[in-house]
Amino acid sequence: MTTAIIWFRRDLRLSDNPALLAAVERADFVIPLYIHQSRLDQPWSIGSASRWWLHQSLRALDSSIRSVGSGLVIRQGEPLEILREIAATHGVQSVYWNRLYDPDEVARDTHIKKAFKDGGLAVETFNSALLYEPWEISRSGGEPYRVFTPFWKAMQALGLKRAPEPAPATMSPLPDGVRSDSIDSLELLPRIPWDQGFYESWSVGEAAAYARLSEFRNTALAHYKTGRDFPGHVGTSRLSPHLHFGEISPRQVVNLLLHDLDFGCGTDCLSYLREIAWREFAVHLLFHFPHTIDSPMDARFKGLPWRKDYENDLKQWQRGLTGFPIIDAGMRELWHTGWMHNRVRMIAASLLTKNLLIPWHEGARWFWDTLVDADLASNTMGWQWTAGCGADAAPYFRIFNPILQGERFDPQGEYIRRWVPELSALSSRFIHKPWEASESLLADSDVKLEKDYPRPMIDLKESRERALTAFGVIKSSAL
DNA sequence: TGAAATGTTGGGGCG
DNA sequence: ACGCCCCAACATTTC
Repeated sequence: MTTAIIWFRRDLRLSDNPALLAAVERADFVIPLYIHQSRLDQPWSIGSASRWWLHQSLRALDSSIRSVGSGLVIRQGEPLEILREIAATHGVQSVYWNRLYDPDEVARDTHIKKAFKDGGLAVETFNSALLYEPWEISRSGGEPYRVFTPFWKAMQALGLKRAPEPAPATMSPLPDGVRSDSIDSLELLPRIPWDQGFYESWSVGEAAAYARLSEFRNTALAHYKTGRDFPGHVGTSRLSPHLHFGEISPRQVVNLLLHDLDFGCGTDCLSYLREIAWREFAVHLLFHFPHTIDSPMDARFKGLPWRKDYENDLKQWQRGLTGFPIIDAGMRELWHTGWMHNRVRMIAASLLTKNLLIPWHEGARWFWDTLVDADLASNTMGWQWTAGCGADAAPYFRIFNPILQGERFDPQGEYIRRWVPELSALSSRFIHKPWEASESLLADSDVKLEKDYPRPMIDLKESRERALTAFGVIKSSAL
């Protein structure tokens, strides 16, 4: 009789899970294991909002494993020690897992794999998280890509469609006497209940992820290319947290879109697949350039004169009290739901890094802690893109004007009215710039500037020029 | 996956 | 009728 461990990490699903399938097919007994590593000393240990999601996702996974057989085994501590202990106690011959690509995870997994192989234990790992792994796409000379468009072309040339694996029909039984902690004992949920809004905003788990995808395919997808830019409407898939935790795989997403559309994958569908490719590009970049977690890809930016003593400004930004309605709406949406519309992420990030000249790491930190879809690769790429110091980044002079962006992408102010209720009675004409409204109009709209809602925390014109000067110096400096 | 400054054009008011 | 100027509206350039 053989026993295997399937070590779940960020592949919290049963379908299209090659490691799980291999374990179930090849062993008589299978131990489905999740190990929580609550190491607060690690710089990028899981953030608060993600912990909430993880809690819900583990519960969903546990319940779906129970419905086909055994149940999820939960442990807390050092993965190598725990895997060793379980392997020794239960006579395990082989360990299966799906690969992860963040630098620390690669190092950890490489170490564990070697330790097991040296100890005579079989380890087999799989790709479940990506259409193509970071080393499967490269430039003709073998180097990694640094620019998205050629990466995207290369990926299309290889073929976007990748066959997903089915879920195992049954779950192999657990060996007797496997000890498990409870999910609650991991204490993933916040002590202070700031998470009420999360429950209203999300259904977590594999089934919910698939339902979300179907819903998106049947509604917003048809107008994705333009619809995705309007934060007041449901124009995006909102699959990011599901994808991050592996409740659904990009293979499943792409397959559903390419397979079932009567009208084929047109412009809108393709522009969505492009976003899936951006996700892969982020992993590609972080895998090949791991130092970009905290230092700029473009080395010239090490010399950028970020401001110091920005603590108060950073707090205003975090709390959604910048005085720019579109940004405050975004920051409050983030705090309330653990998610922010991508268009608004860019506007908020532009204000922080360019107008306020606050180091992009500060924004990356805040997003890391508050986003349910916080992903090291995407977060790093996104912030470096905005700050202009990334591989294929926005040029330094591309500075968003939050008023114009608001007027363009939330013309009726629906998004602002939802998240900045103190402005909700203002007309669309002034909702993006309440300080320009007359005293009487403000009074009619029940807004007392500075009391109910702040004036802009910074002069856009001046701060724009300050940023252009600061970034311009970088541009002209030698490589 | 910008915005502002600058340049060009053409219709209309006016002497 | 004609030229001149003004200034939207649009295009191009610059950061």
